Parts: sequence; C-alpha cells; structure tokens
Amino acid sequence: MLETKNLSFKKLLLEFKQLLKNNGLKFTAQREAILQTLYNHPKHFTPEELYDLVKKKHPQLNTGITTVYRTLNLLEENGFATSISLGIQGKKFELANKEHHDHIICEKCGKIVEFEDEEIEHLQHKIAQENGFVLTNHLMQLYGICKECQEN
Amino acid sequence: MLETKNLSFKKLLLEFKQLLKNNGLKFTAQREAILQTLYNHPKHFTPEELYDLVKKKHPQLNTGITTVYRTLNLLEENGFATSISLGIQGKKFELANKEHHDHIICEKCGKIVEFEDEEIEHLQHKIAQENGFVLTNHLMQLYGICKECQEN
DNA sequence: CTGTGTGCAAACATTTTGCAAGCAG
DNA sequence: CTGCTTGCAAAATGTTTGCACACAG
Repeated sequence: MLETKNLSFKKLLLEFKQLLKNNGLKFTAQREAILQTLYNHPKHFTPEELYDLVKKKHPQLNTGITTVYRTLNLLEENGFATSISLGIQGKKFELANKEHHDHIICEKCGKIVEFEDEEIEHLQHKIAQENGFVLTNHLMQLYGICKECQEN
Repeated sequence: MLETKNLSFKKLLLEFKQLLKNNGLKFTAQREAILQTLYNHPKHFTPEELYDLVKKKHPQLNTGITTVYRTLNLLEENGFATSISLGIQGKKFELANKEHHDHIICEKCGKIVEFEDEEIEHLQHKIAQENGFVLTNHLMQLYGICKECQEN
C-alpha cells in the first residue's frame, strides 16, 4: 500500500527552518504560509493555483505571485517539493512528503489510482545507468479504462 | 535496438497530402519544408529550433515562427508528430514514424535519449490489470543528469 | 474565384528580474 | 543595523491571435 511519511507540520517546519538557517536565509510569514498551504492540501498546484489559495487562507499577508514562484523554486531545489511538467504549459508542484508513487488514469471517467512498483523503479535506474545518466526523478503515467467504465 | 518504421519521405508526404485533402486543407511549400526538415533530422526540436533549421534549409520560403507552431500542432493532432513536455518550459516535437519508445531527459542540458524496455512495458500491463484497468497508453519520462553534465 | 495559409505585429500567458521599502536576525 | 525578502512593475520568454495579402485548389 501507499504510505505517506506522515511528517507532522511541526517537524516539517523545523526542517524548513533548519534549511533556511543553514543557507543564511530568513524565515518569513509568507514562506510559512506557502509551506503550510502545501501541507494542508496534498495535491498538485500550479503556481497560480497555489497563489490563489495562499491569498485566501492568509489574506492579511498579501503575498505576491513572485514570492510564490521564488518559494516554490526554493522548496524544489532543496527537496521539499517536487514538480511535474504538464502536457501544455507550466508545472505543478506538490509537497514531497509522500513515498514515491505513480498514477493510472482512466481515460473515460478521469479517475486516478496511485501505485508503486519496486521492480519498475529498479529497471528505471538500470536503464538510466546504461545510458550514463544519474536518475533524479521520473514521471510515469498509465492511461487506460477502469473496471467500472469497462462495464458501461 | 530502436528501429524506425523506415517510412520513406515520399510515402510520408503522400499520407500527409491525404490528411490535408480529407480535411479541406491545402498543401503548401512551408508545410512540406517543415515535414521534410523533421524527416531529415530525426531528433527532438523546440518550435524555435525547428524554425531556425527550416529557415536555414529553405531560406527562400521565409517561413514564419507562427507557421511552424501551426504546422506542429496540425501534425501532432493528426498523429504525424509527437511532443514531450520538458521540465523547464516548452515542448519538443519529433516525427512520429518510430516504434514506441520512452525518453530520458537531462535536467541540466536538456539532452534527450530514447530507449525502450519490454520488461517495463510488461510490468505496466500487469499493474494496470491488478488495478482493474485495461491499458491503452502510457507516458514514461526519466529525468536525470547525463554523463557530460555530471562531469561539469 | 473562393477560402485556406501566410507573415507580421500585437496580444497573451507564464515566469523572471530590477528596485525601493520592509523586516528578520 | 545589515542585508535578505517582499510586492510591484517591467522585462523576458514562449505561444496564440487578428489582419490583410498570397496563393492552392
């Protein structure tokens, strides 16, 4: 089964503060709000979507889209967030507090099922190695028709 | 090994003309130049890169970037080209005359290496089955750092 | 001839950068 | 206090659209 790391927000925040300290960066209300919003809404956001949500949850901060971009990049560079690039334009980000997983997507009803498979992960590393790459990430999405939709 | 379908350009062009005819569209020198350039350079292009190359190969046509975008979209919508979205911004296109394959993308320099792996394909079907899905398609992109970029 | 295709410029959308003021440490 | 961070506006990128003219069928 898929398991989250269940990192409490408190712990996550501590790690984040440590990162900032280690790099001579500052802990600000905006950065906290962005991290908290990502934590409380475990799904994928475009910077724009996250920006809207942060503004809604923390209106008094008047956070700018610029700061959202800058913070997402900071989080991603340091492994606190991951991003996937969409077919069209832009990226979506999510907090990196789950074990790695991939998705099967039903082409009819849009249902998304998460799965993980160690054997595939292993093969991916092998393939990367064979091609001289150090693997940092991967994107695998299976498209198909789910059981319910097959019956209808 | 990866194998092309070895569709001759003549055949490809015929298919393309048929597509145009079927949709009441017109065969133009620019469209031919773009298709030919994709055919002669079997790699992945951003629209910008393809634009530069088409201009170089067919300077007398004075093809606009707009036309490159429009033609790539036309080709993709009709299965003559496929695109992959990069980590960063934009898409890269290639002519769709190869057997199925997936991509490893260097996150530093953007280099793309193609590969295919029957074992993974097989596992994907197995996973889909286990989740009650009939697999219709898949997308797999590995991201990493290529040999050259590791050294720099 | 008719209507699609073209290049150009402008519009759009998304992301980054320059800057003066704010604020964490 | 110091200098990192912020929001704003402007710039930079990448892509699409409006338009008048070109040209395939």
